[in-house]
Amino acid sequence: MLSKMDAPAAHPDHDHQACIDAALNTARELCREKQQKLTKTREKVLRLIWDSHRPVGAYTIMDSLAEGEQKRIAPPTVYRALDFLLELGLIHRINSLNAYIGCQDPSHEHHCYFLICTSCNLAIEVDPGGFQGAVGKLQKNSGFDIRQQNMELSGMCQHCLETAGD
Amino acid sequence: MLSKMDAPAAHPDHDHQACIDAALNTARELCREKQQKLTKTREKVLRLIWDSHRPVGAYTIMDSLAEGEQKRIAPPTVYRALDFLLELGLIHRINSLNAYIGCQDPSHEHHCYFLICTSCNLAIEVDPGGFQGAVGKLQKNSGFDIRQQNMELSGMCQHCLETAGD
DNA sequence: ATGCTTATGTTATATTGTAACACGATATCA
DNA sequence: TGATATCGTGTTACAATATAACATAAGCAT
Ligand SMILES: [Zn+2]
Ligand SMILES: [Zn+2]
Ligand SMILES: [Zn+2]
Ligand SMILES: [Zn+2]
Repeated sequence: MLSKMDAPAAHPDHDHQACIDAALNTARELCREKQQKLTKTREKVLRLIWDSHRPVGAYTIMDSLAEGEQKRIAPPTVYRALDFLLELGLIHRINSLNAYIGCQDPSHEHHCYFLICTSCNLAIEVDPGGFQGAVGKLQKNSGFDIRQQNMELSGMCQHCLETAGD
Repeated sequence: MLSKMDAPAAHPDHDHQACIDAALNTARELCREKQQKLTKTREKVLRLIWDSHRPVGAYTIMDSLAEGEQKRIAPPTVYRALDFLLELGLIHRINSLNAYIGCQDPSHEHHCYFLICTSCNLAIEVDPGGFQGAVGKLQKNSGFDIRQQNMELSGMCQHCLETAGD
């Protein structure tokens, strides 16, 4: 979560190998807890998603899985892996991009709050905390029972703002 | 906006004809202002979208347009009308549903904040005001220049909660 | 009328996601 | 050990959503 850190989680020169390792460890632990299996396919998909901090589409994942292999894997296999990972909260779906991105912390209340750069596609998961007051009010005033929160804030990331003229 | 009203905008027995009339008037006025044309196709699409307070898919709109006509209209025509209406802020796209819904007030800062009932598909646009503090903080802390805000809160609407056992 | 611009028609295709059923691996139990 | 139950994957076909590219028509300006 951005708010807990000095620098954005996906700062251009952070130690991304650490992100990957942490994500894989979290996944293994969560699967043990929930008595689920992190199969070879599921792990490969999770690794590919964690290849960057940019949301990645299902068909891109398929293509990556095909590299260096004889047989292409078919869509259902990828979507099953994605569904599995979504179910466990290990990844999020970014609806505005039809794409998937790793979740740093599946243990939290599984909201989906992201900053998304329209220039470089960077997506940073942010702390939903600051929004819960407003959500609560809304729930009270509307009579809605809110079960899922999804917020996608698009714009330009700091890095792109600095490197672009605009 | 819900917060400005006594009852939710889409209360089961509100005067929906008034919603439609208001929407069409707003559209006509906005087109005049912006020197754009509300053509027959565009108006038909807007009317179909305002047929309810539930998001409606592009292909459903196509089907509705086809009713009672000889020729089916092809996808591009519908999508062009949708793009036009989106551009003017007369409708919103609900990304989690791949569907479109009318906007009550295109004049406002054109955020997209919705409560969506997973049971009856009702979608109610809500006032983004209460969220702007948190958004501002996020912007400051992250260095992001946030240009578009999209929030989709899913759950059960009051009506569905009352009529269902759950 | 002539051209200019904008909107629509038309055909084909891209992209994203599922249904349905077959096969194989692994676990459990007799 | 073999029956069998469960789960994950393979395979084929298809559904649903959206766009590219080019042709035609309608409105407007000279
Ligand atoms: Zn990283
Ligand atoms: Zn960027
Ligand atoms: Zn209404
Ligand atoms: Zn409902």
